[in-house]
Amino acid sequence: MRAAPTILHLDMDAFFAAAEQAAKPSLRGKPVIVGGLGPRGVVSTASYEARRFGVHSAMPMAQARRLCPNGAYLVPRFSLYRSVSEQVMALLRELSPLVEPLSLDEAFVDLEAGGVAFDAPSARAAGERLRADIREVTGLSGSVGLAGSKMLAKIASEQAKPDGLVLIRPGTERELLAPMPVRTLPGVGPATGEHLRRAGMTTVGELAGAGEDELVRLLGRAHGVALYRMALGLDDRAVVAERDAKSVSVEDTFDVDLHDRTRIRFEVQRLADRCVERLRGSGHSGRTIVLKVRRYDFSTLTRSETLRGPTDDPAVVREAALRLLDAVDTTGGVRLLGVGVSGLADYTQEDLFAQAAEEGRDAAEEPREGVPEALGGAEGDTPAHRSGVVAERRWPAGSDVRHTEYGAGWVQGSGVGRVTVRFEEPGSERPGRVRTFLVDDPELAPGEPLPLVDPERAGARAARREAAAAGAPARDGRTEEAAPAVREGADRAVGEGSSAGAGPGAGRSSPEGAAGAAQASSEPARRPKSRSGGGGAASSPGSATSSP
DNA sequence: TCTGGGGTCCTAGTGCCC
DNA sequence: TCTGGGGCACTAGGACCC
Repeated sequence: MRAAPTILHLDMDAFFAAAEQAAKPSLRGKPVIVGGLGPRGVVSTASYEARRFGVHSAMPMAQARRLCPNGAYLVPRFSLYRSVSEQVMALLRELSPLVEPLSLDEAFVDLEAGGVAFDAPSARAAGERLRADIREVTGLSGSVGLAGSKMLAKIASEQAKPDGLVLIRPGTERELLAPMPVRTLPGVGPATGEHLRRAGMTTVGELAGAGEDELVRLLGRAHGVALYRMALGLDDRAVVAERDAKSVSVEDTFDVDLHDRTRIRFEVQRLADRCVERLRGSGHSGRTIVLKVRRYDFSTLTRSETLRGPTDDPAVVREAALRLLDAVDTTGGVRLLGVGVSGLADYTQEDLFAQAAEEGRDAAEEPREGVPEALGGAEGDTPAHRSGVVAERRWPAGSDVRHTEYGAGWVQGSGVGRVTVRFEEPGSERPGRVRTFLVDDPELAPGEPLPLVDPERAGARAARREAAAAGAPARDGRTEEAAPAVREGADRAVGEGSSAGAGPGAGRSSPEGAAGAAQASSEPARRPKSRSGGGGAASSPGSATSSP
């Protein structure tokens, strides 16, 4: 806990949806929902316009469509989000070397370590400047929380949403936290919240009043102690720039439950291969293989096996995963399968050979079991990402395309052999024109995401920075335009806002991390993405629609 | 047409070794 | 020789986060 509010938490506002709105002028001001579009998809991020209809993250997509039938429904485009995220993280690193990314859209920054803030006014100035820079470079808005600890900075940024800045002055935290619901504290989810409610505790103040012993009795040692400290506003966790991954995993939910054992075995092997691909991409090998099975009734079980040494051999992981599967009863059907590797070690060739020899097999060359007939056939339960099974080209809603005559655009919807494209770019002044093509139109090809902001603008900013660094205006937030939505007198006002966060979208606070978070952390950005079989890009059945 | 995907951390039970 | 306890590794599941 610091004497000055020099820990900053940045949370981009409705990140995925906002990026889509920036990229697609026709969607600005309209409800946009990003997530899985299959029958079992859920919402990753909803724009603030969509939240007014009650749509929020983690909601089943079918429910979202009922609540907001006229929204634009798009699949996530992680390559775009990653590139915007890199721009934002670069701005954060201009403030301090101590930047701790939590996901694509969220990070902590230690302003003191960067020498840009030492008290409340300088921290506020840095936060305001950051928000202005983010808007200039990416065209998007982010909310900033400033406090003397990570926990409080995060709570502050939550209060600041959307598009604001809140600073919590050290010394006021207990009073501030007391009236807040227990769910405000990190680590208190639905289960713990309910547990506490049954024990008569609904506010943070009541937690603090209950005492450490009582919380330990209710929640166990680690959780109880941690929660009690948080209720008092105590949090000594440092901002950590580098974190080692502990596990790598992949999983698939199937559109229709799988029953055929041969098919299930095939999918497990496929997942094992994908997992190893990710594992190698991160430069690791691992010792414990984990199989995850979610059954037809949503019950989930995991089985794991620890090898004698770490491996990144796909054949070894496949074999282990299949052994684990042998011990699982799948009668009744399986809706999800997953394969993971934990107990990670830095990759070494020796590990690979040692393990392969141990298993006494011709490791990597061993072929997988044959593709069952059911694949793409009778059961029709193709996971969203699979490609190559169906010959027809797929055009996921929201994806970028390029037409030889009309230029860049994005897929508005597709079905019955046709794809509808809106031709517009991030800089377009008005919504672009819509045209429909046959799905196999040779003039239409997948495109790359375009920058949300004219690169020249970002370049101009860099030049200004350099000029400033050369001696001109000092790093003083007041020299730059203050962000319009900065909460006036927020230092004081936060405590009054015990009901803050309520509103049409009151759901999970920062929904937009979703799959992207993990994807980014386990897949190095610099690694070439190309891989045979085209199994990488997320896509969804072409039946997806959007109606901006 | 209810409930994704990729993670982390914690707890509890069990078996083994000393 | 038997027993108990501590420490550790492993396994499985749950809660939580983004």
